[in-house]
Amino acid sequence: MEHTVQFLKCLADPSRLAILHILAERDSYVELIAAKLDLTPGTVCYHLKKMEHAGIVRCSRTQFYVIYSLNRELFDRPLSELLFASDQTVERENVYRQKVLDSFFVNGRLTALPSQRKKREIVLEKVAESFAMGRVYEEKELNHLLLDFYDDYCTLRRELVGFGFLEREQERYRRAPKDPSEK
Amino acid sequence: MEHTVQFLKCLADPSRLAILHILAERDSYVELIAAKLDLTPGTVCYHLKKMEHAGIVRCSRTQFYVIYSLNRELFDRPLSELLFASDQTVERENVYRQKVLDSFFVNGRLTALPSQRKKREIVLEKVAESFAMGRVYEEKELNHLLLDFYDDYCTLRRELVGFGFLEREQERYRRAPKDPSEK
DNA sequence: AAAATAATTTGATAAATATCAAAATACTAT
DNA sequence: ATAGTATTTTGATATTTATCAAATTATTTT
Repeated sequence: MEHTVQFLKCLADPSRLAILHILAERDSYVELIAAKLDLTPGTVCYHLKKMEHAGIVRCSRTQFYVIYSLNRELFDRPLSELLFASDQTVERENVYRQKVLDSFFVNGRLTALPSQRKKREIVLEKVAESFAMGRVYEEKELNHLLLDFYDDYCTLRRELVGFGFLEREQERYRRAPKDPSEK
Repeated sequence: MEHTVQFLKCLADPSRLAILHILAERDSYVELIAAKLDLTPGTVCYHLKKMEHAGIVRCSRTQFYVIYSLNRELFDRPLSELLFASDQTVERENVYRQKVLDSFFVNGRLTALPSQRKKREIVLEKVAESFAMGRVYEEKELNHLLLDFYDDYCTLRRELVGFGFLEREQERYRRAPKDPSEK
């Protein structure tokens, strides 16, 4: 139950709610959020770390920036499940996710592509997070970057598009927005 | 948004969560809850009032006791609705409920039985709340009590049973438990 | 390697609030 | 009415925490 309280405390703050609203629109990073809300980067960071700790947001680095994003599955659950089913479900999923990542990534490189759909999705999402949100990647550049993760970059690219993590237009790629309305 | 924060702050406290767990099991009253949680009645009252204010619980008096109960519909909603649909839905429902009650009760007495099903349910629930939870009522006593609300106590009694607020066994009646598993 | 930039951490402070004991209210039963 | 019982309010206190400015750390680019 302690975990549930921590989770709820995270939500029960005007600044953090505002941050979540921003992240619900699109992934973002500390300084940008700080500017939008007229808060110090330090303060925003404090909030984000707190929420990351509670499993509400995740982050991944791209270029200079640490891109934060919502853990969207969380928000589809009914309140009763979060309050009374006491952590278990949520917690178990986070643990599972980490286990999958640990077993397929070694030093940031993929050892194989999971065949189970659920596992594959988790792994692909992780790879996708390494790409910047607004940016457009030429196919050549993309291939090069994917090669850092996995030798068979063609399969990897195809799957990323197939699972909806990347969008393709002619020879150019970009990260797909995680649109909540399309869930 | 201010209302959302208040609502979440209500949930984000160990003592209040514990109270909600108790109320999820069955309706209860201040002293009993205080005993179970090893808190002062004053403290428990403070929490309950706070939650009542936020629309999380409701209360009604019976005999010595003020019986508190969960506002169960609230907990079926997905978190996203509570956070991002920003109060509107919840708030609007509370306002609506109050409006219905105001228009059909005058000095605690029913002026008429609403014909709209939704309104009727709200009104009947309110009447049902005036009966104690564990107690058994003989038909005669029940009729007498219903007469305080409405002249046509027969219809009222029939509807209370029909909507599932009262349970009948031979000539005896009791309040039906609000079982969440039967929702 | 050095310079640039963003993120995080730290130390301090002011505001919010959970809790209790005790007093005040509200209601019931005799 | 009076006594009995439960609830609510009040005043005080200790804890928690959101926030900032400034210092530090982590990455990237040149």
